[in-house]
Amino acid sequence: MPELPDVETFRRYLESRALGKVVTRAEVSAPAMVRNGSPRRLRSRLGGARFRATHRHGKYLFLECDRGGWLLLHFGMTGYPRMGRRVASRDPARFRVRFDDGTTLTFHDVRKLGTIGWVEDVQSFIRARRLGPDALDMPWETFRARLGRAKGTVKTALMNQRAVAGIGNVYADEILFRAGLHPAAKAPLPDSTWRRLHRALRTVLARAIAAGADPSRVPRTFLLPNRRTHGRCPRCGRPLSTLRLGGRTAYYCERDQPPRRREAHGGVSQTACGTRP
DNA sequence: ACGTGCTCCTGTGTGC
DNA sequence: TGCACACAGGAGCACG
Repeated sequence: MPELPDVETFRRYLESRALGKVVTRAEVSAPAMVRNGSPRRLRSRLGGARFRATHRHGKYLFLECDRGGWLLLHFGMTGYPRMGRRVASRDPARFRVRFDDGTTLTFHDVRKLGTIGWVEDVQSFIRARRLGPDALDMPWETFRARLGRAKGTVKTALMNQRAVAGIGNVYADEILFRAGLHPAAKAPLPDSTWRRLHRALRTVLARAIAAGADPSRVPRTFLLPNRRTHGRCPRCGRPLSTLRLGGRTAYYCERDQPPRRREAHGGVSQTACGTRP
């Protein structure tokens, strides 16, 4: 589920492997995934061009062409890029860029929830989509300005791409876990709590990126590898609880993330931290 | 203006 | 054991 750390990992991967080579051909196998522009436009703009830079904003990845304009990649739920001579993947290719040195950039996405596109200007795209500032290395002042007046649950606020870009379901849970805050906690929150969330956000994103967003490589204190049925809290070892919030499943530890106020949130699952202290 | 729920899509894992 | 179906969830949208 590509969120900011995953997409940043993709960016670094392509930055080191896809720049400077001449594109001989671009092939679109899933035309429905092209949302910005058209397959035809992608082919014509990419043919003969070279990628000269990468950029990421939130969960969006951009590759700049030396003739101007940017290839836009969004990975949805199951998307990922691969560079290689042979296309060795069990997942079907949805989009492919062939280079003059025989290598290929392939966009895999089983569920086709990702998107491919062409943008003339990255900042215009961000403005048009009304995306908030990127969550990575976000200063406290920006964080407070964007979220300080949020309403509703904190988790929803963190996941709102128009407030802060890059956080999805998995890392919202991770941040809340690190901050020791219940996912159904309701804004407004005291500044001290937003501070805690901000620090957690910075630490979580930095460490996830350092681990290449690989669940098997993130710190042991992370919730990420434990978010599954019968998963346990890495801190206290109790079974994790789940909660349905805005159609998404929140994983959390009832002991380490107590609700700060008594609030009427429904549907705490029975897999809850069962054993007592 | 905000929250909720549906839609897209398909493989996996749960539960009867 | 086998099959059906809920679930996974990013984003955009309609609706209340």
